[in-house]
Amino acid sequence: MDYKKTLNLPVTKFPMKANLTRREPEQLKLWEEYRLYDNIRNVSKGREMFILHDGPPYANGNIHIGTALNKILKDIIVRSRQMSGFDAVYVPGWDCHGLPIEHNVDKELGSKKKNISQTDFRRLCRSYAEKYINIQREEFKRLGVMGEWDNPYLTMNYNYESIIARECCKFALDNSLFRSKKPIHWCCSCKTALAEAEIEHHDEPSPSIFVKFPLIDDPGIPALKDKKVNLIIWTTTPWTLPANLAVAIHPDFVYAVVETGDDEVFILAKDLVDSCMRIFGISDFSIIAEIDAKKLEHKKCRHPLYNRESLIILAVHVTLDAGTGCVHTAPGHGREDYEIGLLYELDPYSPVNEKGCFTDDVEFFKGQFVFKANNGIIDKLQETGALVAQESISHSYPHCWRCKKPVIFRATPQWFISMDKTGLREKALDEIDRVEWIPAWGRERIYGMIKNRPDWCVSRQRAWGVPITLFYCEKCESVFINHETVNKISELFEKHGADVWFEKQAGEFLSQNAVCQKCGHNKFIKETDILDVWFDSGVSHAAVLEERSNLKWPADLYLEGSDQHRGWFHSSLLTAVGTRGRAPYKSVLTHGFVVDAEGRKMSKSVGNVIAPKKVIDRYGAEILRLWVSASDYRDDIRISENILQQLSDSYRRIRNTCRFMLGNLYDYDPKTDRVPYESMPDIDKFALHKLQGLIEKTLKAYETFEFHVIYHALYNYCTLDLSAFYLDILKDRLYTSPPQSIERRSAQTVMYIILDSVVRIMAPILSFTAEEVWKFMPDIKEKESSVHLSFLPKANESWKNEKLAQKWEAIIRVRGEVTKALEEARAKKKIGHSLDAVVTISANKELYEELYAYEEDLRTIFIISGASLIKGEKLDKAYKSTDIEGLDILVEPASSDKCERCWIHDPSVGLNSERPTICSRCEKVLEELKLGG
RNA sequence: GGGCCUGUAGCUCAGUUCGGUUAGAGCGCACGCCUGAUAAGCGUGAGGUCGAUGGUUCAAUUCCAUCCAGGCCCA
Repeated sequence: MDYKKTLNLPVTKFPMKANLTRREPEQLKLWEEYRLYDNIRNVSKGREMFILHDGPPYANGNIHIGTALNKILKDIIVRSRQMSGFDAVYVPGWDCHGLPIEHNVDKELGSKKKNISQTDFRRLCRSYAEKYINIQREEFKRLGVMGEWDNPYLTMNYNYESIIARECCKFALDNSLFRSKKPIHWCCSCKTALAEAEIEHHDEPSPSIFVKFPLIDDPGIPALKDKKVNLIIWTTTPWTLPANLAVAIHPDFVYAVVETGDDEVFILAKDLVDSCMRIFGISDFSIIAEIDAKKLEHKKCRHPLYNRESLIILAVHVTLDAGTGCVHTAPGHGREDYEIGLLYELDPYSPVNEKGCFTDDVEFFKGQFVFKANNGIIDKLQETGALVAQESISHSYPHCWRCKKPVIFRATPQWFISMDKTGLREKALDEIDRVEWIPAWGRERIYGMIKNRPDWCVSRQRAWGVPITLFYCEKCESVFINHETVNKISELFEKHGADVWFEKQAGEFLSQNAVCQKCGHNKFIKETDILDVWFDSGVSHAAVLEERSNLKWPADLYLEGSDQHRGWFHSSLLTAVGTRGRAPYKSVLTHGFVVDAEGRKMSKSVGNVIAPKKVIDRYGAEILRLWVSASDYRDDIRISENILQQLSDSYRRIRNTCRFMLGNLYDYDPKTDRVPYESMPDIDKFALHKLQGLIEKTLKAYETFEFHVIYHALYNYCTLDLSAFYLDILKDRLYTSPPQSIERRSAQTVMYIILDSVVRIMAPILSFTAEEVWKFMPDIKEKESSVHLSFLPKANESWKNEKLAQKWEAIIRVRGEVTKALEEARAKKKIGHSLDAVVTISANKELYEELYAYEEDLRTIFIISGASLIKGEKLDKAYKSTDIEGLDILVEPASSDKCERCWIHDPSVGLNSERPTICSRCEKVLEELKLGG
């Protein structure tokens, strides 16, 4: 007879092979048809809200691995908060305006660009953004990210555009917004001001020149009488010399007066004399005096090219790293130059036009492109004898992020939001301390940035964006805006979008009797600059959180990469504090960047980029989700083929563990077969105790967003607690007992409870697989149609039993020693399978008493054919435990025959003449089965 | 150059808060068992001068300093 047929072996259609790349899209389709997201909303009505407000990715290009990381993290959080009992609405968004899209539309248009109207151009930008929104939306959905994909927020929606304009006007109405000339990064090729975020630094070859600035005033040193005294400056931007207004020296440095032959002397920082003279090729020199820098302040030099004075000023940004310690200062062409210029009341003089060419103001070089003018200027300096030395160097220089060309500093009229006029900086700093920053160092990071940042330049001279909806007086240039006009603009934008600003005349927005407050004039100029896109996304709290009835302000959480301390967290904070006095978020979570196996950043040029699509096509989105969960995202996180392969392996392990439990639940009905806790054997109670530990640990980790803790806990639970221990031991009971026996039903009850908990715990992370398992689980009345409609498990206090657990932990330790002893016997070819062995365990008194209570069960627990326990005797030839004192383990091959049914070697085998190959235990079961049917 | 952060086995993570016995886990690897979770399952074992160097200390992976490597942001 084939006794195998009398066993209860696992049966399941749940496939061992995940086939994620095929099955995931099918699952997504089912969820969509079933309208899962809407169903979740319906059942969550009235629950407390948890709002993670999405930072909008830019609507350009395909998503990259960093975007995937970000969106998956958000999804895990939203799903886990939802399953914790919140109503966790997720409204994804896109950032739609801005230079990159303009550039790409430009590129597509090519030469046709010249004949196109601004309105048509903006229309093309809009449809370009739409195209990529659709592409990215599909990519995000494919990752398993759940949200309001049918109704995302777009910064180019008419309603959104109208709110951008409204929020911008709020700054104007309280006088925070002002117009001022200030040097800003300027791209001569794009003809636009650039924000900090639009600048990249690359190495660039530059001329490096040393120039004499003859001192006009008497320095008051007798030795210098009748000498030609020159301050020597160093610059790598000769083209800024025409705009020179000052020479800066450090107040604490000592300056040397160096005689170089004939009647000429140089003044430069004492510490730099030797290195400079080497560059100048002057070997015959002597220091004839030293000057305290402070004595030179306010003295004047003559400009080396023009009949003009240049003031000597003191500045701490002067360094000894390079140059001469005397710094050429052009307040219209440099950030620090401008700042120090303010103190000395110097003009931000900037005689350069928008194309980067000198204006007519500039004698000798007018009309020349500044970078091309460098050589001419050097020649001219040579000609006038002002040039001391000339080299070429390569150094880090700012470049435009789009066209990659070097940029210049140029003073132009721009719109600024003042950081200090209305106390924005101070209020923002206060608010930072009311926000929870995760990790905590995020606070230091953004605090430092807000503390030190200059006024926010919000204007751009471009086409694709929301205009700064302000007017200024045709006559006196003072700003004109009032509530009535703001409302009118808002209404029009709401109806027609921001395009209407460019299509209508100024008068159409203003009332007939509008009059300049300052000069009484009644004609106004409409500003045509557009807003920095950081302002667009920065007001999402107003345009999304406040506008949608299913959201709330402030958000519970913002979650982005750590670059957003300067980006979106920053602009959101400023717009919210400036208009509402509060931060728009209660907490801010940041993640690191995705780097390669060596910890280096990904870049196309290095060729170490891993695209999410590649991972999905090869492994499935589930593996990418598992990767996100397995990594500690607070630091940079690595991805590589090796890492993905490893995750793939652990995924299979988790999957198979679920599959095994499903297979053993094929005939289990939780309604009728559930065994009460009190009737369970201790090992089952212990299994339930261990499960409570897992639940507590993972719930806490979800609470604190430490998903890698969940991954490790879940994975170790599956391999160690379940696969290698509980489930392995359970096999005998599950397979050989009568199907409806209490011992088998007890095991099934526990497995059902475990599987139910495990599947809920994994649902926020392994969303596809959890749903797949959920569908294969035995149905019960209360069971939701999707795991994502259910809740995370709750720890059951009454199943926690610390005392019992301690006993079992001791048994597990002994078990570890037994397996070592078995392995030793196996190596000596005494046994093969552990069931071939019988074991004698000799333990000291203490351990003996602990084990004694379970003497009958040791055989099962160790998965061997027999275990006998003796107290304190030394066993010859036994395995001596090194880890547990007084423990000897003697392994011997079982002498009895092996039961053909349960594979256990038992003396009862052969006693029954009808079934000579069967043990008495199985004999009983077979009898029972016969009676049953 | 400045601000913020990171560096524990081949990989993913623990541990270090308040310094103190042989620094843990799993994967991977090697070897073995099983063939009733089977393109599965079980077991044993080998892997770490805790980025480097100095300092404080009876004692440092843990505290301090410097350096090196890497990341983000800025210059």
